[in-house]
Amino acid sequence: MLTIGKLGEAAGVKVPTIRYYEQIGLLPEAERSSGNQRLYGRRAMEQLAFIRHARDLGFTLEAIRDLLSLSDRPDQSCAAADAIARAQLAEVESRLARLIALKAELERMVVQCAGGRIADCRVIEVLSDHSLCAHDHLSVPKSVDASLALPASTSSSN
Amino acid sequence: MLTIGKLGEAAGVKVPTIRYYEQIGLLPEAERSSGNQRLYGRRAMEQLAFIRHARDLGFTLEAIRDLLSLSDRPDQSCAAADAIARAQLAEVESRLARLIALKAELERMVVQCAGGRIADCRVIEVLSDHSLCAHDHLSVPKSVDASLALPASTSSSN
DNA sequence: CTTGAAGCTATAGTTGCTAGAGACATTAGG
DNA sequence: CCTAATGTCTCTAGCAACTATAGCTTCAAG
Repeated sequence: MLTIGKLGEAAGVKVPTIRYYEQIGLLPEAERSSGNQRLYGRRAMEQLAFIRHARDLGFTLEAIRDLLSLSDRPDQSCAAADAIARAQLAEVESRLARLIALKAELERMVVQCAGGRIADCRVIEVLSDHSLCAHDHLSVPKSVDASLALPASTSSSN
Repeated sequence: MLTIGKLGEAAGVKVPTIRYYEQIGLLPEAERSSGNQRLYGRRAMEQLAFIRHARDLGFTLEAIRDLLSLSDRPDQSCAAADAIARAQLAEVESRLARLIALKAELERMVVQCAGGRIADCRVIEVLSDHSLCAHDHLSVPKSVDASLALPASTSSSN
């Protein structure tokens, strides 16, 4: 039986994050020691590693919740898990496409900045005048839009 | 003079977002009509477009605040603006590298999912067992870590 | 003149944590 | 056995960058 600190160390998740996962019901309530401290066994360890790994891949906590409940029913079809993973892949691809466009534009801005005065600065200029910029709106369909952020991937280590 | 709704429409920014920008001091306080409604002129329009565009490129509000104050002093060197843009480019590049790795792994997961039972599901399996996965930790140095999210880019339209 | 859209303020919610305060538990050293 | 240093507990508040809600006032059209 591990204390929360050891578990966090082992799984590469910070202690408050583990408590947070329990609080939102992503992890089951832990057993407690006589002194009211959380104790974890092998099962909790595996589940936390699963969560950590899925977060690393950019899955939302909601998606992970779904995946966990799926993995509790090993006899069902894995179509649902597949769908979740495919959706995640689609999101990543869309973020990727957008980031590539951003990179191109930032590079243009930076390269063209001759190091002169602000008044001539290409960076400020491009930001000020949309028509100077390559992509004509960068507009992303509304449905995809909320998905542009990658959930920050929990800086490894406890 | 435009009302807030027209301004938002013109700049592609939602009305509450404009008020939010004013609240946090990113936009100056707007003039008011006799009936206490905000009125905007050409200057505000340009500034909002600048902000919108910079947000599209993934700059944080803090970075934008800096860029705006720079653009108010056109005689200064543009080295600072250049530095901000370069930092942003570096961030985008790091997110990009990571997303590419994620995409590869998700593709592997999805392709290998044969559509059978959960018990054999490659998706669940890979998530459960870190050793099955290609990247050996995906660990990002702490300093870069907070920067993985792209700030969601304000879904165009008002 | 009335109705409906658009505006106002203020507050709370979102996601996925992270940080702090103040109190109790456990463990290592002397 | 005592003490000091950690570790853990709960609870609350904070971060970015908005978004949504409630309950009100103002405005433009018919």
